[in-house]
Amino acid sequence: MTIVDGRRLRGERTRAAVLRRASQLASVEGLSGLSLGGLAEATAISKSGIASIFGTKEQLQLAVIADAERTFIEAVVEPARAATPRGAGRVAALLGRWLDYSAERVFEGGCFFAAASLEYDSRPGPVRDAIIAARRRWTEYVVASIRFAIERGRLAAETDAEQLAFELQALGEHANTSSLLEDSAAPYDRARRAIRARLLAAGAEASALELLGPRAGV
Amino acid sequence: MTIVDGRRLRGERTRAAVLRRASQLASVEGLSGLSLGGLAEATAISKSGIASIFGTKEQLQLAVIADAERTFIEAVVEPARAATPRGAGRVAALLGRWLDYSAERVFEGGCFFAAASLEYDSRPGPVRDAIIAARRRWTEYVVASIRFAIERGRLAAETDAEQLAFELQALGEHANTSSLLEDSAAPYDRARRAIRARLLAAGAEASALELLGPRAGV
DNA sequence: CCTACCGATCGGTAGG
DNA sequence: CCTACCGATCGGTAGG
Repeated sequence: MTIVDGRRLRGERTRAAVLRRASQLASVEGLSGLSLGGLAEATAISKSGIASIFGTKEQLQLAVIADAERTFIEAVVEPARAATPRGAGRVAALLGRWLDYSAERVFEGGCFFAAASLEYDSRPGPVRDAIIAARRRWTEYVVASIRFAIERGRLAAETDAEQLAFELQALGEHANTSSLLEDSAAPYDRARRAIRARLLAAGAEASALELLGPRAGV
Repeated sequence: MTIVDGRRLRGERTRAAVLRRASQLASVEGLSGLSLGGLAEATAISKSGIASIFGTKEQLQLAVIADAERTFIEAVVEPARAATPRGAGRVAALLGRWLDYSAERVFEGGCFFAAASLEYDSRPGPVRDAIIAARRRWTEYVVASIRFAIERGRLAAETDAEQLAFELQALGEHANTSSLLEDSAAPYDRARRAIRARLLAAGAEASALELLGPRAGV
């Protein structure tokens, strides 16, 4: 039943282009700051054109979250997977890529999910639920990577995988916030240094930490 | 030239009451989500009444930020100062009070400044500047407390005070986010455990960590 | 995808 | 502090 014609193809391309602009806009102005009119102006499509593609504003927000997750996976998860086999090195690569994703401003306003999380943490509804689900997928992936490294003896057997993931993610997200507010790359060095120390304390070998990124001076 | 009459007094009480509601609303709906009309409804004061008290929306936002900082200092800094003299114990008390301030939902939507920081990190202007300034005052206070502990030999001489403050604050803020999104108090236990380990690694004595709060199980 | 339009709400002001 | 009002923008729909 697949319809393959010009209209359908054009429609999907338009939708993808609008979503790309929308996720960038949302990372700066917030997901609730998105407006059909504002997005129309940013894409040179009429406001009702936007509405006809996505339906309601909430459906637009949900589409933007799904699109942002695709962008995140492409920028962080896939490169880390491609760069190194599972183990302590994969954990380091995931965090290293996360820091680069934030530092490179893949989203103009910094990590999309950090912003969206704080924006919707107290506003119940489908938007909050979608943000939570995306966060959990990322956290679970990091936890699973840590667990695998423990099983293979690349991290100490007594390591609490969820605790370690919590601490590593805390450092990354705080680097994101501090960098944006202080307009500085120094927080990424701080985060890298702390993550390195934490993984070494958890029994990782120094050679496994290469993909975390450059060691800060001192 | 101080005018002390009924009008002035009533005006200040009204202003204080409106700000209290406004900072609560802003912690949930965001600082940009504040509206003169919405705040009017929440306070049973007319919209133009709100406008006459604060002038513009931006001036309202700046007043809310200043009020939120007063609330923060009252909830976190003053109790920590009152509870323990300067030193490693003060550092532990500051972080312990910060976690309690977040966990107790002093602001309905969790830490006001965590939310406001991510909301305005990419939107230049006076609001962003005010948030940055408030954050810096807090960070500088924590850094100064750490430095004092180092000078008095309560933390290791080689401790990097700014690095340590960065790591401790990262853990607190991540606990705030995780708790709000997962609707759980468990992240505060994780943060406390990590902060305790980090301060011990920096040379703090276990007895100085009492005011950090209860040790998590295990 | 468009034009044209809806009622509601936005920030803000006049005038008291 | 109020009522009354302004133009602009909001999300959304009718009809094509």
